[in-house]
Amino acid sequence: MRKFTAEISPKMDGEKVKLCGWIHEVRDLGGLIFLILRDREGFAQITLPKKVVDPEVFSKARKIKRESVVEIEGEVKAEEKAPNGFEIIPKKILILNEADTPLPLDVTEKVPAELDTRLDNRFLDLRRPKVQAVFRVRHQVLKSTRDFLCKEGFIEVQTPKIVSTATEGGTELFPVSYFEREAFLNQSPQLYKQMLMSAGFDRVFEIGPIFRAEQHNTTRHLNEATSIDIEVSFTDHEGVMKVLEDLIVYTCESVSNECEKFLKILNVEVEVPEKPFERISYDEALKIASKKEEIPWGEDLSTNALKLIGEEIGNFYFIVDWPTKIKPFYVMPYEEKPEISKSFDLMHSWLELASGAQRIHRYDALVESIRSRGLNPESFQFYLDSFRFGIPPHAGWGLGVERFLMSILKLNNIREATLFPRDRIRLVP
RNA sequence: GCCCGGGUGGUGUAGCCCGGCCUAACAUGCGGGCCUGUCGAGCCCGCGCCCCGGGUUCAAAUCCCGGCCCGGGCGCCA
Repeated sequence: MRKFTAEISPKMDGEKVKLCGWIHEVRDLGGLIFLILRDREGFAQITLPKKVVDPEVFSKARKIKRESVVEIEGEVKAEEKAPNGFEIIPKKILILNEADTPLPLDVTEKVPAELDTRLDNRFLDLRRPKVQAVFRVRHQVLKSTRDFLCKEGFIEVQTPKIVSTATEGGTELFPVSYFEREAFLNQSPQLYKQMLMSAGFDRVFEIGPIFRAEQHNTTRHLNEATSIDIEVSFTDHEGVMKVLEDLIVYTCESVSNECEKFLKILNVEVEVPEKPFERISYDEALKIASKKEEIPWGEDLSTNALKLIGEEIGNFYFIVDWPTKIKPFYVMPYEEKPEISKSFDLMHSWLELASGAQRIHRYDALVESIRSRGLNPESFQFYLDSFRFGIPPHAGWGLGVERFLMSILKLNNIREATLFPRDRIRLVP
């Protein structure tokens, strides 16, 4: 019998319904009280004319505090003057949990709150329809990603998040105490998904947390993020770029079709990009950047350079053929030109969303590549062994969920795209 | 790690430059009252704030120093 507000329409005039939710607003006009009930799917107006409803119900409604949780039973009444064309005349109001006052945050959004205040009181902040809409879209992104990859023959896997060694080098790792040993939180499932290629899984994906102990403090970095990772056997970088392109288009379409209500609340339109995405080489990127900034060949593109390139190319595009030495040890160099690699980054404007490559699949070459970066092959032995007994050529990528969401919803802070963000200073809630 | 910027009622802001008229203002909220069509309801009464410590000064929300907390940028990265 319990219904969501969105399931009620003026056509149900006269029907008895039960609604459960939060008291969003109380408008007491004296002889007439309006309660706005909010649930996951929307709002419903509860109308109490003094002369019509039970006096006990009336006085209870008058004293109700905003954001209290209630269960209301009553009759649907088609009413042109009411929002959405209907209202509920209550027979019974049950206060399941009274909210304390004052609220640390205005859920009705009349008074703005800073992101920091919002995150401190995230449970309340998340009650705001605009905020909740972000996570409904996030749900759709993950759901359609799973749909798409499963359809393409991928197997979903989970790999360890507690690992023994600094996997890729480069970024800082969080140390954790693992009984009598030191361990780390994994920065990416990279090594494990490659081992699964050796194991014959052919195509895998993982959606899971990645941890980076970088001291960055920006609107596009988190210390705990969610990554969509894939790895594919018997293909090269071109093959997995196509998967990535297809996935982005599929997901944008799916969000645009299935999330109309939430996109409207957020006041954004999701553009479905055209395939194939534009590809520019690292060398071409340098050329564009050189209008403002001279970056020596072999160095990473600066934020400034990416902004310039983003302005020129825009939307979704790939930067390909990166210098081998600034990519991780597992990326495959071109045979005929080993100083560049079969690697790519997927960009949205100036924001890096994903990066991937064809991988080195020959043991000796991999050991050499690890050495050339000053790393010790011995600490990668568990990984290297999987390259000794038959591993197919393979390629893959990792895509940042929060960044992807940020780019399609035009959010200006990555913290908006995650429920309980972990950043340089935030560990609570 | 480096570099900027900021902490004023529960929330969001004004005041700070140029110290005194600040007994700190506005909005929202909260408490109480009036009100039968609100939809940011309206009206009346009330409540509630200068991050901490030191200094300068006749006088500090305002200037200086230190601390704590926070925001942002860069580098690095998804």
